[in-house]
Amino acid sequence: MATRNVRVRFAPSPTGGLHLGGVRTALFNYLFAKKHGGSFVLRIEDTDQSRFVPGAEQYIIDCLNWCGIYPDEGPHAEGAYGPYRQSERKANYRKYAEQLVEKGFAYYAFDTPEELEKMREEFKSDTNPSPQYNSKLRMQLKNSLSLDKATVDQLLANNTPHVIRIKMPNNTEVKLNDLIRGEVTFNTDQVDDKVLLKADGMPTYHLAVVVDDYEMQITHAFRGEEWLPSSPVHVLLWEYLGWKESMPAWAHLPLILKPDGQGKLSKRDGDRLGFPVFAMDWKDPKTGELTKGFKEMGFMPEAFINMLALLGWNDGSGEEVFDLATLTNRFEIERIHKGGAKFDFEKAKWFNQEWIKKSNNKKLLPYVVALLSSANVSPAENEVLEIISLVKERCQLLNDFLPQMLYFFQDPANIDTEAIRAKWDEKKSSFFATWSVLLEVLPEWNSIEIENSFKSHAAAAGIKPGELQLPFRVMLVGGKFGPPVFEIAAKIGKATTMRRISHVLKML
RNA sequence: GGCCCGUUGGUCAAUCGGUUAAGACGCCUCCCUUUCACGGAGGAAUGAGGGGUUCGAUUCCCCUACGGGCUACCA
Repeated sequence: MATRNVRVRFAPSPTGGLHLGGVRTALFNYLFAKKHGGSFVLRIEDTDQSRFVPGAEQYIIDCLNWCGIYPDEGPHAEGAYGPYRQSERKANYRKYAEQLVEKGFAYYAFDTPEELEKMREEFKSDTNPSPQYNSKLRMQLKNSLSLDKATVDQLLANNTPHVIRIKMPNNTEVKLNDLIRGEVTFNTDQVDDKVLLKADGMPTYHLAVVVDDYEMQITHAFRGEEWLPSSPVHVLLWEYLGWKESMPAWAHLPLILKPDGQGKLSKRDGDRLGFPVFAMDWKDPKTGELTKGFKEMGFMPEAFINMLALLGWNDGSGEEVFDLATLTNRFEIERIHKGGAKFDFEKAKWFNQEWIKKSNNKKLLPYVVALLSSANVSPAENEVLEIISLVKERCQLLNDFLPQMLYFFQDPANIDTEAIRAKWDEKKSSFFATWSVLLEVLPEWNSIEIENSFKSHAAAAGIKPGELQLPFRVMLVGGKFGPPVFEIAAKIGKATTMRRISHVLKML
């Protein structure tokens, strides 16, 4: 086989948001292409006009870019490579479909949707609940194989609506060599005469992938496992069109499954179980429905793709935290799993936490600044950087930075007084009241001085310092969380510390 | 129903005929810390079932069971 530059494509259908399975397919395509110095191009499957959603194509590109994946551009009209939009290539597909009819590999079918419906009803039985338009039935239906030539010519001349269907051969084995699964064999009797060209002149996926992959010079085609059953149609098409030698290598990726029940992960599962299934927020312009994204929930793109790549693939080393470059380096298509993987949101969050810990404060800064400004706080950069190091290991999602940081800049709006009330007494109350006075005259305001003062005063009052630390914390941050209290006090300053103490003292 | 794909702990999974069957997430215990985390040390938990092949099967083959996908003028 002649060596060709590796070229893979991602073929999303712009009928809605991009869910996990889609992004992972894109990612695997991309990793493979880059590993082999090839290109990654886009092909947009937008021939189903009824389901097309405006804006979805751009959304898909935005998601990929967020993940750090940038599709390669290429000449379009010359037939080199993408991005291709099926809707723009209508005439092209018809040409090939007609060619197949001429060669006897396809035929015109004039059956109306109603007639097909009737046929299915008629032939339905217990042993065959869904009759197919296939070699057994096609001679009983209305097509250019069953009708005489004059009738067919007449129907065509009258512009009778028709489709072009592939003529599946009789009882023939079609073999497919899958990079992940090995050889898979199908018998043509089991697959129906798929529609290649619809009545509106648009191709179906089956014709479009083959034609586009050929013209885009695709060398490797990776797609979801749900395509496996129709792959014999594609293999046959490559052969019938005379392009057998150019057929890409196939790999059918395992599905991403629901965490709980069964079946593949769907948009609904996210709503139901409280996690995102799209990369970014997606608002359907038709319905106005909003689907939450990983980005908006506070995931770092690095963590997102890391988590996705490790769902159904691993390099065998036991290591799990990889950046895009390392992923590219270590990626091997043969190490992709055969079985579907259940999505685990807890593990996804763990990846994000690892990435937050791994990232330096500078990298985190823009995220945190954006978060703070959404709360109308815009402190100096170096101040934010200092606080980031104080709280970053307490954040699992980027959005966690807000509650972890806000009390450094604002008095807490909610004070969890319940947390201290049970063990609260007059002695403690007077401790804070008198300590306040001492704080006022503390010569130096740093965490060590504050802590020393706190402890010696506690000793003088006859209370264990430990019993006073939680109340102090709640006074400063509003709840039972955050970095060491004395560091917080040092950071927020004397006046703020004293103000918060007296405020909470009044509440108790 | 038919066809195809799959099946190692609750989840992600390593192993490519011989191991005390890794590791990670989650869970539990302890240490650190009188907050929440991070970190550290432990723990419970796995080869769907049945037949072969073999000196030896998680690993190879067959059957069964179970799970999934497809079965549209959707992709």
